Amino acid sequence: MPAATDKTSARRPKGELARERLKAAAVAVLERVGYHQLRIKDVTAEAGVAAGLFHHYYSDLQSLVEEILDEYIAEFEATGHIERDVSKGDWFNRLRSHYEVAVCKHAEHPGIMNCISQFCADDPAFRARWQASYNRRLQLLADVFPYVFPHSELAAHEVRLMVHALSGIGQDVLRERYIERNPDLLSLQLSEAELAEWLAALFYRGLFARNPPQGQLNHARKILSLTR
Amino acid sequence: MPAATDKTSARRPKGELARERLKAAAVAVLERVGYHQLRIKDVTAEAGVAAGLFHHYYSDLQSLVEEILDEYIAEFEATGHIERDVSKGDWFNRLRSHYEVAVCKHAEHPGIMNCISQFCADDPAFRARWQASYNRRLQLLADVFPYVFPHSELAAHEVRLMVHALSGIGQDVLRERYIERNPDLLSLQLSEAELAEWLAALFYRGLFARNPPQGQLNHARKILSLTR
DNA sequence: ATTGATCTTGAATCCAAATTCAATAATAAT
DNA sequence: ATTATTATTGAATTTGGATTCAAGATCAAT
Repeated sequence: MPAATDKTSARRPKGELARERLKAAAVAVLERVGYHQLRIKDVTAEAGVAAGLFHHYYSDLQSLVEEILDEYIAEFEATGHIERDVSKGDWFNRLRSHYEVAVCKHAEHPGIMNCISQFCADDPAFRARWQASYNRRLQLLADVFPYVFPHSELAAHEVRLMVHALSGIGQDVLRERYIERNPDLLSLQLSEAELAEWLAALFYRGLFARNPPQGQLNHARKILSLTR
Repeated sequence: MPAATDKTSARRPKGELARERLKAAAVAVLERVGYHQLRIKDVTAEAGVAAGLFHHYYSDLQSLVEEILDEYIAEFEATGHIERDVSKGDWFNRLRSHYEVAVCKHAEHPGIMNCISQFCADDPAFRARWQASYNRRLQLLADVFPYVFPHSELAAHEVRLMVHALSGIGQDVLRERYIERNPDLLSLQLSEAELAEWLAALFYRGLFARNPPQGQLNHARKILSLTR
């Protein structure tokens, strides 16, 4: 009897393969029709197997999607360590590298990024994990706050509010551009690096109340003209 | 024969009343269990009527929810004209008043604000309307950009990108605090006015690359200590 | 080459929820 | 008071899809 959620439900190479094919098929269908339209029979059809096989490997759609998203998040976190390239006090490039990851993820897998937020709404446990992952990244910035602003009068939770609020910069833009494909945002033909730089520059201004160092701007130099 | 989507399906005061009661019931259930868990029988039960009556007034749940959200958005837009209180060049208070509306809406009706974003995912036509409403508000700021920054070198679509990106400030915070009730953000006991001021101050910094005028800060004065 | 396990199929079944509808009650019009 | 219209009920039906399962195919082991 198959305890379908259990990974060991595939006990042979062939089984493992089928499992993977189901997963890949689900990703494909996900990108095509979105999470809310995802149906088991679509996944099995895409994978070229009988409908019944699904339940041999997964108990339900949720557990399959959960597995997909968890793997994606893990990959996301690994990429997150691009920060290591950045020299210690170089805040602008640190922000930029974070945004580069975010932009790339949206560009590569808009369907999955969208799925993450939709799945969060249905599965509190997953939501907690995703949020924890997000918080870990925010905390990287919150932790160094005292060094960045020696004269800061903010309490720890005020720092978190601030970082959290600023982190919203660009979230909606990324969703609109890559997920919803809003023509308004597609019209300006920015490369991913350019977009990341714009967003990093805005974050920098919000964080430091000044412009980023001119020398580090490659694409968004125009933003320096916004002062009075 | 009832063309149920048609508003005239209620042809007597009593009918109109029942319609309204269904709508109110749906809002209540929505706030309680969320859009994805919303069921017709829950709505009718909440309204204290038979299940079948639902289809006398609405063709399906979507059209009921759509009606609720459209009305809410209309109300939202009306409130948006708080701007009129603000004197011409007073950018900080203009931002603040926008944030006050946003914060209040989230505080009053977290379930509906959440529903809006979920409904957008399922109904492209509604999504277009919501986005148009959102864009109208963004455009208020984009339109005055040339006056705010006479030396701006940005093209119109770059201005829109910038305004759009900055408008993300706080969106996630509002969702986390009022919709998800994230303890991390509930722990700091900010009033709605205080939160709005913090967010406005951050937006102001991103927009102008400087701090808001000290005299206009009532609650978030600490933010001035963040400079180097 | 026989055995027992795993893999695969697809039709049959189940299920939750939407939807219909015939019957009854309330209301307005004359 | 009669009639026509609208409002309301709730049991019966339909729907869309998940889930089960008996039966056959494949495979590894001995």
